[in-house]
Amino acid sequence: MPETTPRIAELKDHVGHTVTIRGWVTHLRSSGKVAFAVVRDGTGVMQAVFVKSAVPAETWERFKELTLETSVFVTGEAKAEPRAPGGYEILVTGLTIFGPSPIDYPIQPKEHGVDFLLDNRHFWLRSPRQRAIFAVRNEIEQAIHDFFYQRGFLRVDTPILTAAIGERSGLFSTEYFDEGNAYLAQTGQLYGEAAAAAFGKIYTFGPTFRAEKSKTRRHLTEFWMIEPEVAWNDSADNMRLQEDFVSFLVQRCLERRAAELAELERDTAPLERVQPPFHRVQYTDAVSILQQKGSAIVWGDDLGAEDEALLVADYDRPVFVMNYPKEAKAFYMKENPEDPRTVLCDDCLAPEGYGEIIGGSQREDDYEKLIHRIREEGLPEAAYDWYLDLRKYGTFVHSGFGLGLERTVAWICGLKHIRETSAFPRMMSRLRP
RNA sequence: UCCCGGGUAGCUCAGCUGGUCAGAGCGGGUGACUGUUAAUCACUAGGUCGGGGGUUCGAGUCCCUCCCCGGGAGCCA
Repeated sequence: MPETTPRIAELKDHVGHTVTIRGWVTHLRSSGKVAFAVVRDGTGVMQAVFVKSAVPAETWERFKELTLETSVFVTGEAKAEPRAPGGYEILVTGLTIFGPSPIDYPIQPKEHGVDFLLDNRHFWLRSPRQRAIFAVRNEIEQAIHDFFYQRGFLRVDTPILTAAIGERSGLFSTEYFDEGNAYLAQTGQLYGEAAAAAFGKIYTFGPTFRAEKSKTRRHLTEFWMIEPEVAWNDSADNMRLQEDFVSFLVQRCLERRAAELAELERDTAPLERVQPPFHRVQYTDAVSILQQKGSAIVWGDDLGAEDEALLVADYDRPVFVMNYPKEAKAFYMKENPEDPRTVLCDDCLAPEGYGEIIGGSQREDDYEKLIHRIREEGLPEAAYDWYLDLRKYGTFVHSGFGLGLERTVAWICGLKHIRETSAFPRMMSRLRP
């Protein structure tokens, strides 16, 4: 029988055969004449069993050199064993230490504080919980591409270095040759609109940056956003696309990542209910509802975090809040013909207190109204010349939205804080590792 | 930026109205143990109590100040 080097998840196909597993030691136990090392390789864990009377003296001695996170090659016969973590173990005949790990490896199999874990994020990623989160994140990313590919969208990658354009909130800037300052993109949307006029249905998927001094469980300074933009979709079409999209992502995780959601102890019942149609509430009605519930909100205010929670509490699936006052929203949103105080937009609020995961709108397609809004906001008109051209040369009805990837991952995984959804999260006071 | 909470051993924390209050568990070291599951048991090493200043006979403990972290608000995805 030839020796093989399966990954741990494949061990079930090698029972009774001699294999070599390559991985990292996560747990060590010994009791005189039998010793155990649990080994992880990213696909799972398995137990290496050392029996003093059955291994060469040299191998028995080498076991004592093992420490947490030593990288090893362990060779022996694979067998199914219900007592073993992962369900399989190897009766060791050979042990090679590839990379020793000093005894002060910081992460122990016990509770740690968040600050300490984030300082050691490069090691924290090795834990089973983190692996589960990133498997779900990966599933969502793949599902995003599948969803849009199936519907004939083109993915367009928009620039990260931009001149000042986009949202109002904080910008990261850097010197850019003789062109003055460049800013890290806060959104790809405006470029997405140009692409939609060229290709019809497009989406962007990339990192975005916000220099907001936010210290909450829902904010990162660097996050990934999915932004579809569709020619000839009005605001109602836009919301239908959103509910189909969000439901697709959730159902896909339920189908293919049940094991990881179980590892995360996620109650999947609320996720099962995420099916179209989502509830729709006009902003103006939402204000009345909230006032009846005792909120101090007045017409014109944006919904606060408490207001969002109050509103969502009545529903068992995501909620659209539609058509906000113009002043509360960005300049590019289309004026609502039925109530010009408002714009044709929607926020999609996730259930269970996860808050806004999508902001979407129909875009202003009238040249005069758009330039009026740009002036009203005091934005640098010259920077928007090409954007205005989209209305000047063959303007078109179009709409789109932005879905925050990390917020979506946090919601689907049931995480308390968004920081765990990013391998190396960037926050106000965290730039390393 | 504002409002709360916190900073004591490598890690997680306990230390009451100021007076053996320098403590525990885990981790480390040494030893025991032939099926462990964050193994167990015995012994053991390990600390400018976030920094600075003040009150006091005496300060982890009270006061001032600065720094750092967490939670929330605002802003947003």
